[in-house]
Amino acid sequence: QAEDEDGGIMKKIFEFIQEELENAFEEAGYDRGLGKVTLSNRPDLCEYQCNGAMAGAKTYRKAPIMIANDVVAKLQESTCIQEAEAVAPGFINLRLNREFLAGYLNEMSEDAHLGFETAEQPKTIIVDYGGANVAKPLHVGHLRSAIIGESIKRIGKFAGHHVIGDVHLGDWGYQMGLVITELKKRKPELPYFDESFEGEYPEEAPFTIGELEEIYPTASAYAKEHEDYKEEALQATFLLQNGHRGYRAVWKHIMNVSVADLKKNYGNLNVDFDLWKGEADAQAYIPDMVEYMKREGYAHIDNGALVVDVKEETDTKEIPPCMILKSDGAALYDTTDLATLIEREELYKPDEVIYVVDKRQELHFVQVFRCARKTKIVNENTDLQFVGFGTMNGKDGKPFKTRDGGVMRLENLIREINEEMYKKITDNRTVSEEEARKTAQIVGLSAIKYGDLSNQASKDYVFDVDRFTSFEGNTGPYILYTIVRIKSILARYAEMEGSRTDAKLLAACSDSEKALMLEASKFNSVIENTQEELAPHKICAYIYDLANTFNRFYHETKILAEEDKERQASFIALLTVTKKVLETCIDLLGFEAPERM
RNA sequence: ACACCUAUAGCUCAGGGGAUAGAGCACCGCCCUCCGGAGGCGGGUGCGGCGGUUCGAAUCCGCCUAGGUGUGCCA
Repeated sequence: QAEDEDGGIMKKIFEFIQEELENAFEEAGYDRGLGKVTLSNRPDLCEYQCNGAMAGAKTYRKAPIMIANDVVAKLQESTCIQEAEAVAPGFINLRLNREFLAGYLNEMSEDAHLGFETAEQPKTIIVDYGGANVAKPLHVGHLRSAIIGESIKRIGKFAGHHVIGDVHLGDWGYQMGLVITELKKRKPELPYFDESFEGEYPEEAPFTIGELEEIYPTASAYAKEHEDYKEEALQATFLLQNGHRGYRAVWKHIMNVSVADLKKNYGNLNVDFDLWKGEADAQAYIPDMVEYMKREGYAHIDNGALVVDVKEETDTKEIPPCMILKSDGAALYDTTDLATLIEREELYKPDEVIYVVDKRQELHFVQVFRCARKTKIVNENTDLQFVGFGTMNGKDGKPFKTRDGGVMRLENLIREINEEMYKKITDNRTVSEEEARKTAQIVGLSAIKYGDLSNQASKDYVFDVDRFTSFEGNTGPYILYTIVRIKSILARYAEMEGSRTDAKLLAACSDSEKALMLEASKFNSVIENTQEELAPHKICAYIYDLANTFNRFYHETKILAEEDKERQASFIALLTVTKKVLETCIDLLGFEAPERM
């Protein structure tokens, strides 16, 4: 019933209703376009609603209520609508047929994507996480891009696309020159700094990650005070970029040591990348690109720098040109991002590139996108998306810092959250040390990720450890708790009745049961909406509602004590599909539920 | 100076043309203590200001106020 003739494709539940409404409008002599159905904003009155009668009043020169009455009259024999009511001034209030709803849920349960229709023509999508810097520890500033990017990646994959996540490291700039210079100052005897050295460089890195993380800030601070040191670092950067053999070898060491550490840290966040590319990879494409831009007349010299104009008539402000080369001939981040697009075009031919970066970089990406299109580096069908995120603030509303005002390292933040979770878990029940630690890690991650993702990405948000780790309210742990509770009931049922997979939802149901069915049935439309808008917070809002609806149902329904076995099986089927929806959703957000907590 | 973003309950956030603007936290009361009470039910307060468009505006438009961010040789 819920299947198209092509088979397997499930319509969204509101589409069934909308189709009936459109037909009813048409049969009653009105434009079928008026039959648009939306979720009810008055759940006490109805489940879905249609406001088309009011919208059409002017066109038909008729009171909206009369139109609504005409339409309702045509809805009497409907398979999916149980009750349609015209209400002043012209709302059409709709309630779903229980049999239809139960049938829909049954089909949904059997579908691998829970009724979500995957893309007919999968796209190749690159997600660019906008560059953690090599040689610097990950700090809270990298958290959002990792979390949001990972979720967007998973959503894209779920939707059937070919998604490639690229960490896109900042591995080619001045910070490398600084590290090299500082290292040379400390250990001048190393062969990398011996210009006459021609042998094999050691395989072992001349520093540990701990040392590396200390070297960079030290060098950076020192360079600010000492002009000659800074000059040396700039020179080292230049030499590195121009193939200095010893510096290249040091660079490789920096990369290896850093990347290993980054992988570990990102791994702790359940974040992984398909590509560990960086700015360095794009360098090879720069000379040809520059040549091309000059040859085709896109670029011109302005104040000594090579630039491409990207102004447009409709601009309300001056958009500076995209700078390709500085007046000293060096490349900039505009250059690198453009060259990276060329590289991607060559290697992956993406249909879409999504940049998940701090919203303060928006202007830069406007310039890059315009320049890329103007110079035809990407074709006009390539979708370049900027997902800018806001700042993570502390409780004081200012950018998140440690107690002494320093930058909070990601590791420490995670440790702090896990510690907090561990306390809560061990306070509440006796579990083994090992299990408590493991659970704390799983639940802690949900606290961090949900705390971030439940806010609109583009806005700043307040990171509040106490609130995020709470088991009450709109939090990750609360969602996990609900899932764990369902798992527990299902496990007990399996013990009692044996596991049965043929359980079906019945049409006869209580109000809270119907409410839960209704909520679960929205899954596909929520995911579609989330994917279109690249807005994971919509999934959070949805599962929070779903968890609440479940808890209401749970509270007034004795599941394991139910004597009518068919009815009990129906409960179990409903719990099973609810669990599946919740688990699928948190997977799309990038975390998972433990068995117990 | 210019441009962009933001402004919703005491606090943290949803809602982006429709009915009575929702959650959570905090505060108060009640229920249950049964499949996990880390629950359920109820209670008070709010769309920064002024205009406009519309049958209807928290939502769209204009102006104002406040905060944040950005504005070619850092990334």
